[in-house]
Amino acid sequence: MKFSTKGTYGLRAVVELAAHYGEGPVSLAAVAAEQGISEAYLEQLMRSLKNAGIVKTTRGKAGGYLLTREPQKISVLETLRALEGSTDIVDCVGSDANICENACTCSARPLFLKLQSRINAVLAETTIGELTEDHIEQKKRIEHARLS
Amino acid sequence: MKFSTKGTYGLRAVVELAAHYGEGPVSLAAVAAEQGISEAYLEQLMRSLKNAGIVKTTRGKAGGYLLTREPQKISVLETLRALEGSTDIVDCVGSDANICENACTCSARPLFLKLQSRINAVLAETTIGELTEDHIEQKKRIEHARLS
DNA sequence: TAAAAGCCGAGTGAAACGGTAGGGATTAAC
DNA sequence: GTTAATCCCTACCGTTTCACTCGGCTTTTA
Repeated sequence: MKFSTKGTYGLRAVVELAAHYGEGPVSLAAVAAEQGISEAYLEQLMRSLKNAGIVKTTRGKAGGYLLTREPQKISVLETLRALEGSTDIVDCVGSDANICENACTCSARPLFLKLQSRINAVLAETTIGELTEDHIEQKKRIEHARLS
Repeated sequence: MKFSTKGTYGLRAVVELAAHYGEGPVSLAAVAAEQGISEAYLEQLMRSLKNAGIVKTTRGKAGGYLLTREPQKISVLETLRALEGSTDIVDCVGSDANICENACTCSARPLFLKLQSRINAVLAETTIGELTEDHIEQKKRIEHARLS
């Protein structure tokens, strides 16, 4: 029941792009350095995000990655889905509907269905924009504390 | 972000024991057969449950497994923790407090904390007793439908 | 035309998953 | 008091996933 580093790294990378939204492309190297992630690994995650239509790229010198939309219009749910493939806690719940033959007698299924819907609700209602605001706030506070 | 079979199998096994609560010990073979799980594998899960104080055993002929408490007094949270080790979605949340050095600047942490508390709330408030009631209801309905 | 960027597929060591195998200890029934 | 049913325990094993790395390719701008 853990998120993999794909999810957490990828999410942080997207927030990093959001923090620079409107300032032109940000290079992979810059994101990797800022977030402390290996470039080669992050590149794979960016590929997933690009395929999912969350980020876009410009190539060549001074190229890099950009969000395709405003941060407020990108949900955490779609971001995690792009990165982890699915956010379903078990195969037998969710829209992909890979129902096992025991589904109708499985004693745990009602629990998982309830749990899944709660999780999805939080993930769907939270946007990259919100995470970014919190993040910027936090950085300011730390900076302020350091100076005084 | 998946539950492993440890969690789902184990949960189903506990519900099976709950369905026979008060009727004396149920053998491993019986639980395994009823739930369609390999005996040798289920045994491992039972050991985890025993170590966690959720089930107890009697050995020898006519021995087997029993719940240590009424099903209504066993939460799904403690059951899953016993089986999966932890229900934390990332290492940096939860009581085990394995905080990474970037915790205070991590842009995803507020999200994960919120998500974790929602998940724990559902798992803690749901008891094995409730799952068992649902399960027995369901079995009755199916039996009824089959006869008519 | 060269340097800086992204694009892409393949490989890799370690760990976890999902079991299996086989022997040992305990106890109730006969 | 032997036997058979039951739990107890350790070790192993094939497969998959994780978390990366590597090396070469293409595109673009200065």
